[in-house]
Amino acid sequence: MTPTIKDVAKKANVSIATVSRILNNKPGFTPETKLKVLKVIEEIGYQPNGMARGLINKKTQTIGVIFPNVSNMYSAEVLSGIEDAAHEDGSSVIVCKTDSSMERTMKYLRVLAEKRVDGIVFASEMIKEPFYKFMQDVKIPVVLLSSISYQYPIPYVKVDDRHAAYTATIYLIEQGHKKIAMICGDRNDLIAGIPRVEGYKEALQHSGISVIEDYIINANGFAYHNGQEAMDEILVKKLDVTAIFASSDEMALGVLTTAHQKGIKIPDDFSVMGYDDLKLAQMSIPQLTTVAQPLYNMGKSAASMLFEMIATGEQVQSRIMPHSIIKRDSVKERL
Amino acid sequence: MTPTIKDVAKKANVSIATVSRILNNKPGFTPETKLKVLKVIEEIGYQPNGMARGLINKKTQTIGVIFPNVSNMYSAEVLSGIEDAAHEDGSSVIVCKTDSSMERTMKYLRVLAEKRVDGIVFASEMIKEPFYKFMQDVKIPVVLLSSISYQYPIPYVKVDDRHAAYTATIYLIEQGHKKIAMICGDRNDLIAGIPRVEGYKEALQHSGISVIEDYIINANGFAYHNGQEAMDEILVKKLDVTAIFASSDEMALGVLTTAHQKGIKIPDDFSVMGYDDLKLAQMSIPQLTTVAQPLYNMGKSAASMLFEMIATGEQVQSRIMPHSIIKRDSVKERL
DNA sequence: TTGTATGCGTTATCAG
DNA sequence: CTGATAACGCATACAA
Repeated sequence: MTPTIKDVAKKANVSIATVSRILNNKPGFTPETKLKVLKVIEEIGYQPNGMARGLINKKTQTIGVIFPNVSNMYSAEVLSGIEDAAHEDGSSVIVCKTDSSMERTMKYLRVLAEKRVDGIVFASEMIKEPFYKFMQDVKIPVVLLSSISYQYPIPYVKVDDRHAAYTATIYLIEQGHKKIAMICGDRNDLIAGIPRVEGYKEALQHSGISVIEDYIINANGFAYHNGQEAMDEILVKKLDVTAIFASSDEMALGVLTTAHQKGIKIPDDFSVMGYDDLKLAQMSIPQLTTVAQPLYNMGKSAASMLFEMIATGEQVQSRIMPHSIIKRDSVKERL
Repeated sequence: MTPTIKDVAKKANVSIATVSRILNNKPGFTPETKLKVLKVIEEIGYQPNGMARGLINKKTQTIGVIFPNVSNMYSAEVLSGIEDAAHEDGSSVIVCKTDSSMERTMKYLRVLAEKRVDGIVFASEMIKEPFYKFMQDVKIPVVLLSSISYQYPIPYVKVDDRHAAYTATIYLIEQGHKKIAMICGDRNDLIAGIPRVEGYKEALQHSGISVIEDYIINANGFAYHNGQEAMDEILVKKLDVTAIFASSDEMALGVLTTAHQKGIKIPDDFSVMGYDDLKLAQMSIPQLTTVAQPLYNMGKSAASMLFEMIATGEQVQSRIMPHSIIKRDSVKERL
């Protein structure tokens, strides 16, 4: 069917060894034979077989990336960075979407192991014991993205969520706000949930503002509708706040929409602040003031770190990526 | 290193053939030996080697998907569908982002060929001759997604852009609009550009409204800022229109924002209509009336078609996916 | 510089 | 039911 190295060898009147050398630029052939072989390759349209190659080299030039979800801008942006890094490294990336299901995650881990990927980027999800155990077992290098493990020594790349939330809250306070609600995406989320709430609380305390637990709204996720619901709650509870800090841009947009529907003006009646700085943060009306995560770079870094681990066989250092406040129009100074 | 089938065989006191049979459920072993072998597999944590397998089976259980871009909601949604279909089929998907570069596309095609993917989903981009020639050469099944080739017989899945644009325009007309501007993403785009403009024109003509070329704004892409710029143009040119049909939701959002900045009310001063029905179409203020493409299903269909081609070895029939008008709040009836 | 032979980890074809 | 053994396509140590 598809021509093999043998076909090339035969047609070029050389041995497969020679062809192989030429293909891999290993010393041991004259320019003439090279030319001759290359010509044959061109003629018969030979494509090396990656599997056969990988079988020997024990390298697939492929990494896997595991996401809970791929149909949101967050993952899309991160994936873009990963893809670019992989491209630079001459590798491909297999995307796996788990829907946050343990079974599906384990299944993918197994698949990636069978496919002998060189490494795995594990994104936006806590690493459970069976996952770690398995990856440990099959000895596949892993780096965590927007996640962290307190129990296992896995390198990660993420922003300091606590500090980012702290900064955001301080910004709000600097703008004159004292009564600030926080919409936390998931109270049980050890990464994107709790630390952000802590940062928020800390900022208040450091500013001499007492924390009011009622001001902390627990949404059940980070999505748009969660933001809408949270805003509803703020409204029915008639929370006496002047600013709302949502721990995702999507939720912040939900707040914007619900506010608008109720005839509430942002930022006049409430200031609102998001988290992530997705592209849609600039597309909203008003444009969203938010704390930015360098999503693309986080993806790129994670992949680069992975490639370094693969190349050196050693652990790499985790990276805390810089966050920053993007000032736009959804926060108004309160005098 | 990682245990092989040999290790299993040795430790279980059977031949590798037997292990292989058990692994693949081929007849020829007793329940006892099966139990014994399975136990050993469990113990030593054996994982079959996909490459060795693929080398023989000539199947990788992997498909490639080629996108010009992965960091937008459009691709993200489509990818999600592809991933689900692949998962159902027991396959993995390698994502390739081309940045619309011919070189990068060709490079990826070569990579996918080397990796011996079972098939390729080629998305959102015209298929150039060298691409087709190459894929023809290496005999990899392909299906086009949101694209179509007039020169080559490649199955595709897409909506009928012309008809969708027609429907959208008719809807606007039904709402009483007679002066309708169209923002076309790219006048040279044979797929998402020209057909949509044609559909728009046709709708006008069928309704006895004459086409005014000035009303057709040529943006240089389908992105948010292109929409902003187009709206600027509409404004400076003082186009006498009551409705604006943008050929992407992102662009529509751009016109929303620009309008808002200039103090123009949507839908009171202008009605605006989008295209795609991305998630963000519901997140805007006002929520966007738009013509929906079933993105997720398109991805899923494309992948399913691909798997069918792979399984049967035959061509499959192209699929025109249904579009629909999603009525929300950015279009107002004009009496 | 070049060719031969072995092995990578499987599956499949034979015998037994 | 089970076990050698030959492929699969390639890289590489070893010879020539």
